[in-house]
Parts: sequence; C-alpha cells; structure tokens
Amino acid sequence: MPELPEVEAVKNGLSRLVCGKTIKDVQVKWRNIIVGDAEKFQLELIGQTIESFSRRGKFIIFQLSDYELISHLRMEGKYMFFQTEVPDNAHNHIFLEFSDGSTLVYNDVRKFGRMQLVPKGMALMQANIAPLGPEPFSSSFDVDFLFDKLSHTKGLIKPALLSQKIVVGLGNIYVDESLWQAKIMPTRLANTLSYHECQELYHAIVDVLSLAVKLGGSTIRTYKNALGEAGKFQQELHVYGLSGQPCARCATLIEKIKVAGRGTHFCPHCQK
DNA sequence: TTGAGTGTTGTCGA
DNA sequence: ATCGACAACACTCA
Repeated sequence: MPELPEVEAVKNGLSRLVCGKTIKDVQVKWRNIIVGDAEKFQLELIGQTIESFSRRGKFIIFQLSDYELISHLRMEGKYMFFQTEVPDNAHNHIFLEFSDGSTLVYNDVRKFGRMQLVPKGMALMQANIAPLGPEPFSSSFDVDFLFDKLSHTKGLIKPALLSQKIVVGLGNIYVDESLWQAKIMPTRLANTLSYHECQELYHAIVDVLSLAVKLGGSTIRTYKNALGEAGKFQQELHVYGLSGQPCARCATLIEKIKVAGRGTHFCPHCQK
C-alpha cells in the first residue's frame, strides 16, 4: 500500500494498539517475508516486549526490549489487531501472539512486504536504510539541499524522487501530486530544474505530504491503517488516477503516460 | 481468456 | 550513475 503518510498512520495505529504488550508466540506462515532465518526470528521474538514505534522513510521500526523489528509493507502489507480469535484469511502471514491473548497479524496479499529482526540500535545501520535521503519534515531537507542534489542527478525528476535517495517517503501517488503542485513535468531532466522550481518543488512535497499525514493517507485500493480505518487524502488528489478529468487549475484534461515503468499522471498544460 | 496494470524495491546487465 | 527489464506475488479489469 503505502507511502510515507500511510506508513505514518499505520505506525500511529500500532503504537496505540500494542505498545507495552509482550510477545508470547510467533507464527510464520510465509517465510520469504522474513529477512534471514525464520526460526531464529521466531525464537528471538518470543518474550520481547514492544516499547515503542518509530518510522524511517517507509520503514516501520518496532522498538523491543532487546531488538528492533524492521517492517516494510511494500505494495499491500497491512497490520490487523485482534483482541481474541483471529478470523481465517488466506493472506495472513505472520502472527504475533501476546501474553494477554490478543494478536497482531501481518496480512499481505502479494507477499512483497519484509520483516527483519536486528539487535537494538542496529536498524538505521542496515544496508537498505542507511543510504536513505533525509526525512521530508526534517531540517536537513531544504531548498538548497534539494537544488544541490538535483543539479548533480542525471535522469528524470520522477525516478529521482522515487529513489528515496534525495528525500524519503514519496511513492507513485505523492510524486505525481507534488510535481503537479510544483508545475513540473515528470519527464524533466532533474538537473534542468531552476532554483525557483526547486523552491516550488520543496514546498509542494512538504505541503502534499503533511496534508496527507493529517488526513491519514490515501485509500486508493485496499489500504487501511492498523485500526481498520481508511485514509481521506484521496479526496484531495489532483492528478493521480484522474486521467481524462479536467485539471483543477486550467481544465486541460489530465494525461497518463509511463515514466520509468510507472503510471504517471500530469497536466500537459500547467506542468513544464 | 489473456494480458495489462497495481501504492515497492531489490538485482542484474547494458 | 542510470535505465530498463525483471523478479517477488495475487488480484482486478478490459
């Protein structure tokens, strides 16, 4: 499912639901979701208490007594919480059973999501997390940083923003929305953006993501947060999924093309 | 019925 | 460094 706003919503839901709980048992039904040895994962997790949750980019990090559990939902991963019995579902893959009888289930139709258990303090050093760009709401992400990074980037602006190396958290929806708001064509070469355009883009990214976080993310297909709630940002979309509809700024019809293998929505009149 | 498309990100070869 | 193709999977829609 998720980009940064959805991951943030899931993290907040988990925080409310399972903080303080102690893991009594673990079931792994689909081993490929676990990075590393699934038996070791299971044994090490038993007896751990969930202390808190954090997020880095699109990764959720469970802070446990002695470990950190890194979780990435990829396309369709979901968490579901049950006080007692867990209803049957073919896509429930990982079960964390707590000492109070409740259960946290990881459900993932496409099985693309990943979980990795690492020693406490090691999550941010992992090979897939260490190279990530700054958080979009952090002070290290600003206009000068964005301009500097983009001016040294070959290739197109959209794949550059999707790479998570310049800034984290944008996926296919919020990249298209940010570029629309900044009036920049997704196919522009990244190193041709002027400083002024980087200003526009910086504000677009921060505005789009912060509004989406405030609205609990977007529910496009199946996304639900850990409390089973849908997001509300889909009502604020201007281009994503709206090809053939009039642009909210100029009424030109929104077009859809393929950029770097991804469906890409834009206004051919406003976006330069 | 078949094939294209789907909110992600690894890897591999050019 | 970057891109495209492909892989990991299941499901929906034309």
